[in-house]
Amino acid sequence: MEIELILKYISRHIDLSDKEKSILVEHVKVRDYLKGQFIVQQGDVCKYESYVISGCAKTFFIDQEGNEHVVMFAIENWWTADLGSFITQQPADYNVQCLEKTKVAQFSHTSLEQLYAQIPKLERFFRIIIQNAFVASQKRIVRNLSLTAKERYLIFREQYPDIEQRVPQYLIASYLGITKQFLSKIRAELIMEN
Amino acid sequence: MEIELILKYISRHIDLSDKEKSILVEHVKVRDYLKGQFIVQQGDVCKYESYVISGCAKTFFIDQEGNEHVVMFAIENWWTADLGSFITQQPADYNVQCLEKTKVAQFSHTSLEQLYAQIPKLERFFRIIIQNAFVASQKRIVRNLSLTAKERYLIFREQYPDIEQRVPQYLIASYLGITKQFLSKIRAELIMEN
DNA sequence: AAAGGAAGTGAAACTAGATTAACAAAATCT
DNA sequence: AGATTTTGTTAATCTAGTTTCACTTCCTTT
Repeated sequence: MEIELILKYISRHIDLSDKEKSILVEHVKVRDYLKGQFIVQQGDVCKYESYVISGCAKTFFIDQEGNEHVVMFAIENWWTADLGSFITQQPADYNVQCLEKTKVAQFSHTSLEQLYAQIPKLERFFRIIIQNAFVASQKRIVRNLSLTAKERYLIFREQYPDIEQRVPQYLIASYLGITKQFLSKIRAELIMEN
Repeated sequence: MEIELILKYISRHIDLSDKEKSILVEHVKVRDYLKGQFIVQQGDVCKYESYVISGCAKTFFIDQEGNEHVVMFAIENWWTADLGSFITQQPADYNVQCLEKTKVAQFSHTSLEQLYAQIPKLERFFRIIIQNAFVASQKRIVRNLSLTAKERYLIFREQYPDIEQRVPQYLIASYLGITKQFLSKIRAELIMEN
């Protein structure tokens, strides 16, 4: 069933015995969300790290002026949470909202600490996952500082073609740090250019 | 001596036995750099994760147009490396250059893998360190997307007052993603305002 | 102390991207 | 199928931040 997926995914990075797999499974909750539902809400403590089995979600926040900013998307095989809130168990800065019917596998904070104690290899697993996320995050900062909106859009399209198909344009604009009008202009230019 | 510092720092997050401490010490190299020297050079493989014992370094890269972009600073008790390069052992995208005479404790890639094998708790340590770095990186993205240059400068000043003192303004401007002229203008405005 | 480079300031002209507003096209609902 | 809401487009005006260039101040180094 669905749980197999996450075990397989974890096994890409570390080896798990059958015993360990069953311990893990005991601590995971699979949960379904409808389109529009929130996995995390700004102000609440982020209770889970969620692994997306199917569907799609956006992480965003609302700034002082009431504008929405998309921080990241998550699709199949990605993790999503307000990690800062999850780690510290303080109120979340971000919202995570489903853009489609979405199925996730969730680890609570206490479950995860117990899992770390029982399966120390999981520390390695999450270290690797987060290391990669950090490197990607740094690259994004660099791109935001050194590239134009058009260049960033082209890279996004190339890097996440699947996300581009599934997500409305104005959310992609927000992720890129531009307005939907400007993205629309960029797209019109790109069509002209060839 | 200096090595004590890093052991103390690690002990803030995990408990190390004397045995483990001595294993660790065997794998660390302390190295001194002069002002201007490079810890990592764009194009080379990043051989070490470096923990700054004293001094200060900048991580930066040169874009297509030849402009320098500061990605981050590192002072006492910070880690520095091109983590992407270090993990994959592929050529580095970034340079790490000392802004002062700088003393670091370095872990090579193979040393670190051996340490992970011998002291599994270190996986936990680095997971926590990188988790925090990732959260900070995400926050920086969010600030870059939602705040003006002036707001970002004020936050930077508050968050890293020590760095602001030690580092030339034009590097801070670069870190903030603006020109030195514009930072100068912001500073003039701030002085006017009170 | 003089000289030369590195860092910081100021001002004018410019541009990437924002804002506003009006409209068009899809998607969703009844 | 028609109505309503959600997305996407176009265009005019505006602004935060850039660019260029000239000038100043501050470090170094001799």
